[in-house]
Amino acid sequence: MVERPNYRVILIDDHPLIRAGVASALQASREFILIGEAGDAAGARQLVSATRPDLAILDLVLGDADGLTLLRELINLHRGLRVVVLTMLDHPDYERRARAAGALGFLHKSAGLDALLPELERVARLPAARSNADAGPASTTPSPPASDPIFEALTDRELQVFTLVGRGRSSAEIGEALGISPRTVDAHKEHIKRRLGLAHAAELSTRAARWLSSRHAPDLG
Amino acid sequence: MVERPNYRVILIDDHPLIRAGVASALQASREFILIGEAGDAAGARQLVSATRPDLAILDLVLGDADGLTLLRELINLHRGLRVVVLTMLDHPDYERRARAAGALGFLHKSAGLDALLPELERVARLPAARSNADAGPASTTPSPPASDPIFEALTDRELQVFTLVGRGRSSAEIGEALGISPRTVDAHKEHIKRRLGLAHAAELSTRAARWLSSRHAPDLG
DNA sequence: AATGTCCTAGGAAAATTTCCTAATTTGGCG
DNA sequence: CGCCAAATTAGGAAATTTTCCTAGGACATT
Repeated sequence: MVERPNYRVILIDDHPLIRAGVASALQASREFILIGEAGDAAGARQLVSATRPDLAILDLVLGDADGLTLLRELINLHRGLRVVVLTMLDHPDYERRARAAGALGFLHKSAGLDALLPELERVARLPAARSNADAGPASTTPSPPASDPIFEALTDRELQVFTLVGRGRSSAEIGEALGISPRTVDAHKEHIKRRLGLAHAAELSTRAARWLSSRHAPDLG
Repeated sequence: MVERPNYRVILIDDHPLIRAGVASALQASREFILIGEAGDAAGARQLVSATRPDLAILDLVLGDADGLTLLRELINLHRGLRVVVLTMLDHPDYERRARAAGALGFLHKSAGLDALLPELERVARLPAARSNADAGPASTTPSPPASDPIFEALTDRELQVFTLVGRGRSSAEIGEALGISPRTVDAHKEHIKRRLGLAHAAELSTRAARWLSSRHAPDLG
């Protein structure tokens, strides 16, 4: 009998029903062991730190936080973690962005259980040629998640723009308010989106709005 | 040993993973038997006609069709069908709409498996005094006052769009998620803006996001 | 001095928004 | 049963925004 590696897998999704579905699929396999689940970003970080799993199945849409940002964070937290992204939305851009952010696998929720195990196997068997380990970032201290990542990530001007975006102002209005060209506001928006790993303007708006209301009600993550 | 009724249950959801999750929960119970699944509106209608089940677990967002309409259809197709609505779009006011459309139970996907069986049991054990045929819903709706002006102001479809906008989805993504043209999504957005008196798209996004987080805040913790 | 980051902003192409119109469908009503 | 109102769908067309690229000047660090 061939000794199988028994990969240790964690599952990050804010929908318990999805988690149950994936769990049932994993139970059918002897190769993968589900060693933990998380339903939000904080839980995911904790889980990764605590268990250092081989594989993570990550829902990009956590509601709680931006999945792409979390993806980068988790890989940063535990080099060697291989992430398979699971998402509701089928847009190719998402796959591209997820891969750019470090995901090695990609699954659509409507793809069903049949696709899950093969994709996990594929990712698990990828050669460990990810030179991330030796190429540099070992020197950079794995940035401990700041109390407010957004606040930390943005420059002063970007934060001003971000705030006004969160209040529903258009670029024209923001430009007028700050005394700069609306095109410059657009440039700031682009930079913010890159820093936060957001896909498009709609995401920026809602992210900014949510961040603002979280300032007023600190209970929200 | 108490003889349990063994309720026959069907499951209507377009996400196989969700179906697997619910199925695994039902298997843990001896009281409910999953006798069929459907992933779209047509399949649901067929399934109800063919099996005449006791209970249906129905995802409100099928993409394929409007869940509330399907809900009414199914009940019309098989009086005696008791529907428990399961939805991704989780805010309590959806419950009122679903109940008005004839649903007897309501579950958020984020609520988890623990809530599923109790809710099914509750609905299954409701007295069969649903004299919808004769007594009608006049008795059931005294007058729950409008707790949310936004909710009251928008139509079912508009509310779906509004919710997805609040989650930062672009028109293209929303169109894909709901199975309609992005241009139709734009049309819905226009209507929403008129109804709510919003100036431009940026305002719509942030308003939707804030509305969502205000709904969300209590149960997020 | 060289380098890097920030703030600024235009050109150009792509995408979205906005405002129209309009075809269906559905529910209610006389 | 026919009619109306509302809802849902979506295309045309023009305006606007977004996105990506490039780039110059300011300022701090090395």
